[in-house]
Amino acid sequence: MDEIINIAKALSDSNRVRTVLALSKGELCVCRIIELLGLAPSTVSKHMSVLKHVGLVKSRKEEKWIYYRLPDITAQNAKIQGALEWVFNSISRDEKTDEDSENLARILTQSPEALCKKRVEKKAAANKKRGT
Amino acid sequence: MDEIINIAKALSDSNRVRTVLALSKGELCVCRIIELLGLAPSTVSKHMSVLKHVGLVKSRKEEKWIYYRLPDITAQNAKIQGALEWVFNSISRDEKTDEDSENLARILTQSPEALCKKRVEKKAAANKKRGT
DNA sequence: ATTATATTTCGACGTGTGGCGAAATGTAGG
DNA sequence: CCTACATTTCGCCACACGTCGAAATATAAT
Repeated sequence: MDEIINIAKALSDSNRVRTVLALSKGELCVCRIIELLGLAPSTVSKHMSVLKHVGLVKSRKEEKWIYYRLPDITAQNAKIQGALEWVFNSISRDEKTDEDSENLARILTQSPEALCKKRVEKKAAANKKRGT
Repeated sequence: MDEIINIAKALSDSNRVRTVLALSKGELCVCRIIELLGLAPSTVSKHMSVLKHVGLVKSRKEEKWIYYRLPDITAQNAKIQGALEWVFNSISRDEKTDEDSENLARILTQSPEALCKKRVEKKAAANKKRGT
């Protein structure tokens, strides 16, 4: 009973659902998720931590980057699979999902290096402006 | 997208899930739900309001009492049906669900009148004791 | 070794949510 | 009409949660 409630809790935030939806098309480096959601890295990290704790995503580390993906189908994670199926079957396309799809396509054309660099520069520019 | 998130939000509270589970066995008067959950009437009312707003339950008024039930299956509420199926298929029996089943059986042997009366008396006794 | 960079953890802040009691609302019976 | 009673609404409190920036951690490069 607690497990299903924790899964529901994890799925009751739009940024996390958007992430799960994005991951349904393949694994993603954190910096791509940051770019997709437009949130602070620390915020995205916390969201991923929530998703990972309930088992809705898995992660793998490769060099400097950490990649998140949906879990493989096994006999052990039937509840997770059921939840993901529910989401994918129930979600209806709307402006937000369409926009995410487009953005994701654009983001996938850029390398993680380029994305991270761009983000740091943007942040630096914003800080400079703020200091004026 | 918002709809599914609101449904997930509604299902991310154990008292609401317990209520949905109880309603899967038939409609219930509010006073029975109050007795099952062991919460204040105002709290239960708020929970039912949340469930009703997203369409997970319907209500009907008969004389003094209000009865809640799960919605009928129609073409319009596919998302709701999907969510309910997910819950019923994914939930696993544990101490809490077993206890609820037993309590519900016991509660159903008593009339709404008796239940409400008992609750009022209990509350009065508690207040008296507190005043000592 | 030191620096740069990707991600996470920590600490703080505002907002949302579950809980209660008291008051309001609606309905049945004297 | 007035009282009794079932339920809801309102106001409040404690606490959980999403968000950020800063500091910590881990890995690659110089």
